[in-house]
Amino acid sequence: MRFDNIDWPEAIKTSQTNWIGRSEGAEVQFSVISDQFPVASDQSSVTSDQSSAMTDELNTEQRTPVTVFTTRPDTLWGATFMVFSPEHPLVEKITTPENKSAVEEYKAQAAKQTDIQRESKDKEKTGVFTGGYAVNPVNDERIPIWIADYVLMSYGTGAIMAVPAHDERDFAFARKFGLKIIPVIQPATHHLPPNSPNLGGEKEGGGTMQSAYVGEGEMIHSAEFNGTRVTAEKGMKNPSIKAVIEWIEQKGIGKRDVNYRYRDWLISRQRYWGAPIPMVYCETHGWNPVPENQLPVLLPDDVEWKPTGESPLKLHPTWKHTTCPIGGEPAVRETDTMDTFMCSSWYHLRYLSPHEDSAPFSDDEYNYWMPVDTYTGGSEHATMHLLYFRFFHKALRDMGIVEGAEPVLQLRNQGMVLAEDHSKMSKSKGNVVAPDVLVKKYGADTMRAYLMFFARWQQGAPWDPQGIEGTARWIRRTWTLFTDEDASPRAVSGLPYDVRNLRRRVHQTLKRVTHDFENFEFNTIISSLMEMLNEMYKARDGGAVGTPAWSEAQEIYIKMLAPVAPHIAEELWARMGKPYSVHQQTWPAVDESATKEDSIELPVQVNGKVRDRIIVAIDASDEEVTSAALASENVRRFMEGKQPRKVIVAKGKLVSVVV
RNA sequence: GGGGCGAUGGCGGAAUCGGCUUACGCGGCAGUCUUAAAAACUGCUGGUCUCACGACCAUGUGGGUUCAAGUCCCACUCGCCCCA
Repeated sequence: MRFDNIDWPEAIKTSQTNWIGRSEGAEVQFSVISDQFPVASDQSSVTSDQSSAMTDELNTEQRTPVTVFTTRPDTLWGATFMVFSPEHPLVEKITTPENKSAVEEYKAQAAKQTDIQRESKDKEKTGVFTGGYAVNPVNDERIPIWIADYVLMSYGTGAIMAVPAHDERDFAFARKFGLKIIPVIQPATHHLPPNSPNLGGEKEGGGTMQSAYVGEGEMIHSAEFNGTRVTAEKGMKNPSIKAVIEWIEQKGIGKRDVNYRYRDWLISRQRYWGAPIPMVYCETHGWNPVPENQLPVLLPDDVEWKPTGESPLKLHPTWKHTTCPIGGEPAVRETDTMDTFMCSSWYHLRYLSPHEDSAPFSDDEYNYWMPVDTYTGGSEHATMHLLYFRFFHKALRDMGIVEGAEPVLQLRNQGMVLAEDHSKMSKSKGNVVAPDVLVKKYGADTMRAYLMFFARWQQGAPWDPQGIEGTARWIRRTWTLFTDEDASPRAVSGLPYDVRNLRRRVHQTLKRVTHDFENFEFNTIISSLMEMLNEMYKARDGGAVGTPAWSEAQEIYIKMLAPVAPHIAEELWARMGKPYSVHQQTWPAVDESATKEDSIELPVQVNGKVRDRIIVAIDASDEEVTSAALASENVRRFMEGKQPRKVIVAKGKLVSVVV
């Protein structure tokens, strides 16, 4: 899983990476001792391509090879038993007569559970001994073979070597059934934290362990590898793993391997909604694709939904009946349809040119639009849709149909608006808030603005039906200011209003709003606009109407409002006598010099507590700030006559006096 | 089971680089206007103690680093979402 040059949330990258489940390690050939049961021919072998290492000349026992995948070949000397999945084909062969009934019973029980239940960490470990033994290829030790449901046929080879000293699950299993534990990795230092296992003892030191040791250290009890450094890294980057893999490859008992967690994607569905699968079946010629000139196969639009459990397509009286494309005999169509993920994997391409009927999309449109700049959606699509979507793109690229490594450059996930009781809105629960009712009462602009304002977009929140009043009030106040300005300028209070304050606020707001749009922080955009509107009211009452700064403020405000409340922004824009449309204007530029403050209020701390605030010029030197701080009466009071040991001036932030 | 997100006033949230906790809004309280109400407008609104000035305490819990922690580190608790 690579995410080069794309800006996607870390959470999605992690999900996809884990979903693929790439693990680096080795395949190692163990052998099952088969002198106690009649050796069948090579059908009993899970792997058929390794026979070289299987014949031990010093031993006349019959041996059957069995391959295991391990991410920790460096712990091979600590493998004290093997565990097979209950479904493993060799289980029947190795089970001794006296263990037969227990094994059969266990297999039946395991079959009733799902893989998820079986892998659960919290679950009590279960398993039974088969009576059979295997040989560990690195030291020729005979080790017992158990079956347990925590080993799945669908992962790796369905058989594992168990290293109880260094794997939590194997440890729990060994403790429960009294199996041998041999530590083969020891922490490099003997300064062990109080609760860590004691690995310093002799060969049977595992007896004192309280849990598996999965940390760094050095190899022990591992013949020529003793002393090899074990790091926390995975795969070939770990010196101990690298050394052992090279050795087993040389000895011919295993090889480097990468394992993935495979998951099938069954694309057919027994339902109506989905793209038809264009296949036809006839008695004589079997399954055949619908010829290209008969595509697309269209769904009938007169199906009936009945509670029969059958697909409506299957029940349709005529749709499925057709003729065989090969011989013209009566034939039937496939009545399953495709999973809708099939269509959502490439819909962005079709949307480029929906009327193009000679190709999936037009190259000109592709070159203009693709890749998609920004894609927003819910994080629930992290592993399915968004993986299929990328996979389709890469497959199409390899087929020469599209270009570029990725379909989408930037991905952002929105949160979910929950019901008032914090539960998920659902039609069946009847707790859905219908937007059209609110749109009717407050208007679409207010509704849209409130959705932006009432919660963090990336996070979502429970719906608050009361809060919309505040947004409605703000929209009304905006309307009033822009339409009433000449009618009633308020009395000027005392000092004349300095329009520099207005310009400062305008450009500070613009800077922030620009930043927030780019970062999907919509709630603070509304807050900033509310604050700016309040400043505009103040400026109006102070007599700023008619100045260039006032016109600038109006224009910038409406441009910022346009994406938030598009209808009202357009209307006010038109009333200002500006050319249609506000939505086609360029985004205004920040005047940095206008954003600067002249003076600034700094809190002064004494021993970490704020004791006073001082006002200093924005460009005051540290010395000036320090003397102003120390001159403060409150500050002196809390210094209790002591000399300052240290004065820290965090420029533009605060002053901290330590006594 | 796996993955992720989060916890800040009565509520939603703000705090951009470790620097004034609580911006903005809701709700509440008081007032202006009104016969009255609504709307609009103005002011107040974290907690405890205090007549007051003010002091102390507060960002889920417990530790740590720092002149300074909502923010960084360690260990927990709780809640939610997604996948299976």
